Amino acid sequence: MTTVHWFRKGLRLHDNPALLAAVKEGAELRPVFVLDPWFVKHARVGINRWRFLSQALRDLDDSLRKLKSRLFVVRGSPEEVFPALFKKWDVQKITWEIDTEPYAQRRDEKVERLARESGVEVVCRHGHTLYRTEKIIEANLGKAPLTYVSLEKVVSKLGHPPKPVDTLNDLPESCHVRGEAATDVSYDVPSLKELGVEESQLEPCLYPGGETEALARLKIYMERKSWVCKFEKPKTSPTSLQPSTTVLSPYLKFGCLSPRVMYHQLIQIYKGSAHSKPPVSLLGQLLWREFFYTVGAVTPNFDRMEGNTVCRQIPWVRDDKLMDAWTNARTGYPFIDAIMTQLRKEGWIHHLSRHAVACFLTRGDLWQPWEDGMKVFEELLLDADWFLNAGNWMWLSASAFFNSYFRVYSPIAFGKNTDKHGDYIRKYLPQLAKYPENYIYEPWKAPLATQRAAGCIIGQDYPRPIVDHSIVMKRNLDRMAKAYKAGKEKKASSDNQSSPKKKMKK
DNA sequence: TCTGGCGTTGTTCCC
DNA sequence: GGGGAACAACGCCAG
Repeated sequence: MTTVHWFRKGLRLHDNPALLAAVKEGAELRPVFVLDPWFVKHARVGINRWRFLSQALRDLDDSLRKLKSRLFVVRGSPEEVFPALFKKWDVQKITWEIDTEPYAQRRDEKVERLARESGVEVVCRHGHTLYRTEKIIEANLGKAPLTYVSLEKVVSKLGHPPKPVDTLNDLPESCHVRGEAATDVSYDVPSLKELGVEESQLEPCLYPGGETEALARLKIYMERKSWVCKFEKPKTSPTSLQPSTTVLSPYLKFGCLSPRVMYHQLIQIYKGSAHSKPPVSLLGQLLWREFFYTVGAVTPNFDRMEGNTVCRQIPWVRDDKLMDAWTNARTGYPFIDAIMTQLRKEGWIHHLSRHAVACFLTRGDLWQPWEDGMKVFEELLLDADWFLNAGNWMWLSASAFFNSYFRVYSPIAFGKNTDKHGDYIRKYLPQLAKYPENYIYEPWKAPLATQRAAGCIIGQDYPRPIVDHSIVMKRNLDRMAKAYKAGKEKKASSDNQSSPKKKMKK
């Protein structure tokens, strides 16, 4: 008799309630990760995130082997894999951490049904967010909080989230993996090649995946107590050559780090000291995560404009050329192109950099649908998280949550706030490195002699700007005003229809 | 039921 | 260079 713990997110041994539930009765434990070859081929996962995942799996496998267990990476789709495993391993029980993403919900429903059909008990535990999403919705009278303020209020009613559970530090002998299974290489962690990653295309690894790395990184930052207490997100710099924030997001995304562990460490550090507060504090960042997880869970079509009940309908105009230029760092705006280069190379960019390029792609300059930008982020970001990615793209495109659409980031001025000399641009766009400070953000304005002296002719060695920011920004403000007005009128007419009383009054 | 205040992170111009 | 206004503004919530 065996118990399977199915790892998906939650790639950790600390604060993992579902994993603890798997070892409770002392049956042999089979920790499983399912690698679907179809997914490997078709998913929007770039090489950096595949590398991160493979490192996280290897770390998990190493940790499990120290406990006389191992990770079984099983190839196939979950629906095919599990019925076979249930039989082959004489499985009695399967446990997993709840995943609220719509695709995961559908997947888990199917596996749960298959498990029932095989007489296998299914045990699900919560652990990916601070609170159980449904508890927040319940406390907010059945609705998702649509503003950060309302989320904060609901959460304060609930009190602190539960304390982390014990780390799986040792396994009773009965749980050890025995026999041939312990050394069966067909279940080994996949190589990069198996994940379709051409190693020669990889840049040096700045953020290695895995729980060990996550906890080490958390420790380093939590030891900087005064920095933690002073942390205010909007005051951190997007142009810093070393990250000015913690870069714990990829670890939270994969569940290499438990948000509750981070939360309770922050509470301890804050105790007795003056400290920054949500929404700008580090704790506030965890609450933002919670916010998008909560709204996203009860909003249909959260990752699309159409049929999305919180998303304003805006008539974006798809243009492959503009989209392509943005995606491949060829907009001709060095600040934008530098950010997109950092994203592709390193898999992580500062939050405000995300603002700058997302605004530029959508309402600010290129008028492209936010969904298209979201898909590029989904591929390239190590921390690409379904709820946060969709939520933030709606925010930045002023489609939901945020409506001051006239606050447009300038692709020229914004970077100068924290980087007058343009060191950030010089790092990521070395072809522009020799430009003088007064032209680095607008190289097309440099006289030809200056361009020659810098060894980079605009229109030849670096593109001309694809749009004129000052012109398209004004046109887009006008388009936004029209879209807002149309939305308002549509809402008014549907309100009248749904509530005749109001109509009579008017 | 109405009203006024406010919201994580803009820019430019003017004094 | 610091501060304030203009740009034009939705939806929630306390009072």
